[in-house]
Amino acid sequence: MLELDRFLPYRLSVLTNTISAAIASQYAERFDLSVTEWRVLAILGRYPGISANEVAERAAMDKVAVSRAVASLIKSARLKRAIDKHDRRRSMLSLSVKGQKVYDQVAPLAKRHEERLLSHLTREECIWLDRIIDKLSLIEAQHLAD
Amino acid sequence: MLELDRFLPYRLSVLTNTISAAIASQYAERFDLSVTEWRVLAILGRYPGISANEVAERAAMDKVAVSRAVASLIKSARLKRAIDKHDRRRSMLSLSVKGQKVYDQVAPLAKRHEERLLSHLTREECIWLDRIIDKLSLIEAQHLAD
DNA sequence: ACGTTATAGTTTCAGTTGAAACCATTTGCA
DNA sequence: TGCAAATGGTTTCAACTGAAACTATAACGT
Repeated sequence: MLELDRFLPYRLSVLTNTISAAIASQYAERFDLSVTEWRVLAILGRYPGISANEVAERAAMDKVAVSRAVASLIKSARLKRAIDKHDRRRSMLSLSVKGQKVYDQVAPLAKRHEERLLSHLTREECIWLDRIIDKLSLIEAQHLAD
Repeated sequence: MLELDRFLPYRLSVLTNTISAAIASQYAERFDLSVTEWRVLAILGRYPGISANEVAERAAMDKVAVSRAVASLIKSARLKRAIDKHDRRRSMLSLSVKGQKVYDQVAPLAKRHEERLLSHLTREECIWLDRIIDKLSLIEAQHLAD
């Protein structure tokens, strides 16, 4: 008998979706930004000048999703694209001034949400959580590799 | 500056998606079962006779998704629908013999995956994880309420 | 130099999804 | 009783998604 309410993958899934939805609701309509777009923006805020492929790797997103998010962000002038001189297939992406402004507003929102969540945990719980997520991520990555 | 790699909601999201995908890959084509369908099946394996709405509540899914999963499961004869005598809008759902057989095969697969994950954690880590997930879920649920 | 293979990124196509509108039935209440 | 509001569930429509095919460029081996 499988007790779904106590089934770890299921509980994680519900929790994660709730958290993501809560954060997304704070920026989605306000900044006309989808979750995918926000992730691309966040990655490029941190690592300006990387290619679409590198964004996909860093964000654990597939390259089609990145391609579309990038297209949309360029269309709305929140991203700039430069062509790599040495490899003309490759584009070098970075935030425009407008994109930077959006990033500067959304990042604190996201951070505040995280802080709110963590503020309800004890110092000890935070440390364990951090460690356990890393451990599980590693396990899954290894499992995936074979 | 938002460090996405250390951002809790993001790490949770990546981890959860990896785990879900790994489990789903074990039953998806083999049993021709989507994640949504499997969830409905699992809920009804545990709570036979409940309505579509109750399934949606228990599984934290939206009612459209449940409606479609139920329709598909009935079409493939893995679910039975009976009309409630006292409220003819309401249907009482339960697994057919065929559905029960699928459940009996998939549930152990899912369990084994969970065990495999947990087997890499220490006893102490398991206990903390369990407690922290419950705590965070509660916090989000309360946050959602206002 | 030339053809084959690999890589960056985009487009197409065929589902999948969720919000809103909808239908049928029941409940609440004047 | 009868009518408005609520509820269980389905359908519609428009947006989103991923896999596979495609374009353009670069790298590799001969």
